[in-house]
Amino acid sequence: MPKLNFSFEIQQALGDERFARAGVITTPHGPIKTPAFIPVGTKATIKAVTPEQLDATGAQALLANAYHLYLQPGHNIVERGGGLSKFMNWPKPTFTDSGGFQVLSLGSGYKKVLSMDAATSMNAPVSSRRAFVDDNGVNFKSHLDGSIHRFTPEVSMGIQHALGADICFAFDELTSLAEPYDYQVEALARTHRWAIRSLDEFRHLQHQAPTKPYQALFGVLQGANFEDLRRQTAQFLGRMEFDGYGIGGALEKARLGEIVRWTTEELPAGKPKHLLGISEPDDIFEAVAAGIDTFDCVSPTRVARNGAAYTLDGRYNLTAAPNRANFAPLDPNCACYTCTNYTRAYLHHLLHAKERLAATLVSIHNEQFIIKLVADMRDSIIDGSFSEFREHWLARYYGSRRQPAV
RNA sequence: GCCGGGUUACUCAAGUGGCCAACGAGGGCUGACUGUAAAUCAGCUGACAUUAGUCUUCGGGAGUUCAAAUCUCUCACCCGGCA
Repeated sequence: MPKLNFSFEIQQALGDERFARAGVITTPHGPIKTPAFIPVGTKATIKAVTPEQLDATGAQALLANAYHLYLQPGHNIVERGGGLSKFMNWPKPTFTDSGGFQVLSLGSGYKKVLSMDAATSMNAPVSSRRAFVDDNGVNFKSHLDGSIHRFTPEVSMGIQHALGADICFAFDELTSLAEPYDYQVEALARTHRWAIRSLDEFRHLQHQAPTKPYQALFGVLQGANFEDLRRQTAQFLGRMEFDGYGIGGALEKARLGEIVRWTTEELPAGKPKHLLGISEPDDIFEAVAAGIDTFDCVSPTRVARNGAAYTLDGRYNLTAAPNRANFAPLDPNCACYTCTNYTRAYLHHLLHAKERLAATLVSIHNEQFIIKLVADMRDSIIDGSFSEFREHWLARYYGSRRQPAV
């Protein structure tokens, strides 16, 4: 199958081109200049933000979720609507996640994935679990109506093929950091078998539908915080004909850069690497330095809906009283629609009045803030100033607050 | 004028002798949020101290009692019904 409209080109790297590089991913729906932040629109919408508004933030692509769209409205509806991009009126590139994240989020019930540690995490009661893993796939209990559904690699590929995103992810098992090493080994072996099946099924589906635009498939790396597992899975999946790779999200924050680097050292340099579910500035700097090209995360919109905003001086809650009569923009340095037209006092008012426009305006700002941050990292890689940019940026952002993880 | 009901912290609203500084909700304050079961969640919300504790509160005043938001008397105001 010719990869008609999919390619990845590294334009500039700081040094070793496995790490800190600027490039371009080309997809049937257009290019993505990397490093890039990819906003998440789980259910084929960036919550509270129209595609036009999202476009104005500089977003180059978005990521939706196979699990959610399968349940509602059904991937067949999206397909009949012309595919994800047309269905939701977003003409630019799209990604879909495989549903692998739900193995953890609906299964073990862990609230925290990234920063969790074994001492503070608790197993959810078995009765509340909604996902159950076996070697062949996962049974999900729908969070909408409790009905039982089964995902296998083949099912996930079928859904993602129907959704028609430009970049899809292999079906994986995201494990909790609280699981012991033995379980991580077992789950990783399962993820490997699922990776083979995902790739086989995806290529099979593409041969069956030769007129469909080429869809890229990224393999997903797990392995928790274990160097041997991370390197092993990078070597294993790196030998396969995936178009790119996703680094799975169960990472200890303090060691994020180190863990990512284990994988990027082993993976083929010339393929794009996506870090799943990460968007805190310090984490993004770490990951870009370690060779990550794209990121997705719900944080900018979720945090916005809950009343917090990113600024160059740190993230803070807009609902806080000092904003009540502050008629300055949210971030005077920001060129987004919200910051050029609205004051903190107005946003504070909307949030306290529980007006939905608050979610829209703050989401627009937060998305643009993170998108621009990553775009600026790209520029700094190209002109060679990445390290200085990183140091100065983080010093200001975390200046009077907590120190970023090293 | 008579009879009945009512007056609790910013608001609504539980509580009818001790377990009440007083349930709950809202509001307020603060924080969290990383492949979205999230327009969600957590803590605080009389004062001072904040480990312990001390002090002042349940329309006003006066009583009964070891002990009152809770019982009695009285005053004020509100809502019904009858004149």
